[in-house]
Amino acid sequence: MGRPRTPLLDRERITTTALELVDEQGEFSVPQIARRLGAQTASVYHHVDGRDGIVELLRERVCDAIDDDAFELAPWDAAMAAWARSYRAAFAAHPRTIPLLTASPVRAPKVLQQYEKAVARLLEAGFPLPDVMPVIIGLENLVLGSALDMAAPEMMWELADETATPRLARALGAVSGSRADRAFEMALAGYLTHVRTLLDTDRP
Amino acid sequence: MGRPRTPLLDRERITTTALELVDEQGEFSVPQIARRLGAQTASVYHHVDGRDGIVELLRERVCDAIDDDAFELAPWDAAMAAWARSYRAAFAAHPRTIPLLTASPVRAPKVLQQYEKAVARLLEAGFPLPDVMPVIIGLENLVLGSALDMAAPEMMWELADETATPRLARALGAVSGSRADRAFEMALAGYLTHVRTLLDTDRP
DNA sequence: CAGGAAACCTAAAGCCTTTCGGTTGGCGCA
DNA sequence: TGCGCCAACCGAAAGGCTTTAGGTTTCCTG
Repeated sequence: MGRPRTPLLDRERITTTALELVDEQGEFSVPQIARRLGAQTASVYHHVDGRDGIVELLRERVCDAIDDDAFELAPWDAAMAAWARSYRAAFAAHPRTIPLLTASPVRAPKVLQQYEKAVARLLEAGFPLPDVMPVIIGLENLVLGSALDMAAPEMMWELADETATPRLARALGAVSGSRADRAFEMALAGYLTHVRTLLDTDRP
Repeated sequence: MGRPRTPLLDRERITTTALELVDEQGEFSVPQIARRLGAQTASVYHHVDGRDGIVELLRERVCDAIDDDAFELAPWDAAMAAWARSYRAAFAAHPRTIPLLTASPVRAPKVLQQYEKAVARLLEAGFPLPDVMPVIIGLENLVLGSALDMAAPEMMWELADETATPRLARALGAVSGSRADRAFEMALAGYLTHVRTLLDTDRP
């Protein structure tokens, strides 16, 4: 015991292991992380601000995959669409983190920075200040709702009893390609079209 | 000790107490429920299939508030809008249940029945079979995404450091009324408009 | 080379979930 | 009436989780 020659733990490895666990089982615990890294439970607390701190690290890790260069695109609606797709893809890669991350508030500076950029882009496009947040939140709703749907796609729709819901069973069978992708693209197109008209009526 | 003259526990009271706890603190535990009902922890397990069983009871309780008479409305898009609003309102009444319920798949027959009705309504309206599920799923994405946003509305956006995100802070301050409601109505309107045009191009 | 910080450990408190085997009250049935 | 059984509750305990406190070893700095 005592300090080892080469460190066993750091925030990076702890985050990676927690993400692995969540991907596998939908949850994680500090002792599980310690076991996988060959350390004792208490040692983990030396690197991390408690269990909630690990959740925050997970949020940062997942959100790092969001490409915020999308905001540079023109016009504004292409920028928002690209951001939404990238946002959705980042969560689609680790869908089981979603229930975890939605249970606690967002403090990650990188995520807040992205909203800051989105606000700037919409103001620049001419949206009135009071409309900006609803537009962004509506888009975020789409993204997270869709990501949530991807979190448990098979189980979510596993019909125990097809005879009780025959039309639902047929409709599910008739979808070509990814249900989730088609639904998302449809909703995204509809939303942006609507938001576009909203802008046009504000500044004709 | 022994069997009491009048029962202390039943599924109804356990569900109600669990819902109270989730509304208050965002989570519940079996010992907490037992304490509030004046019983011992072990006694609760006599009525309920473990902690997960209580979560399933919560799902049923919350989903009972969804009004599926909405599907009787005409035209079809009014029906879908009414359903979506009712669906969302049911979760808005107990937003803190959402992280709990999204962590496990939907098996509740009542919910599946509603999807069956939605499929029937859209087929009747003339949608081609392969389009039906994407339309419904897109709507569901909106509802759940919005409900998710309501789960931690204030805390979700508590900015530790306003100077780092000045525009975001201003935009948040400028919203009148409920951010979540406005975003949802905006997205719903946009979505249904888009879906409507999709139907028109299919059967002109 | 001395001292402190960094990284790990053991131990323990206090919570949680779940199960097992008791104990008692009410009810049906002879 | 009395017998037996089931329903509802209790006590105890196993095992996991989160978190903190204090000890031990290694490394780096001055």
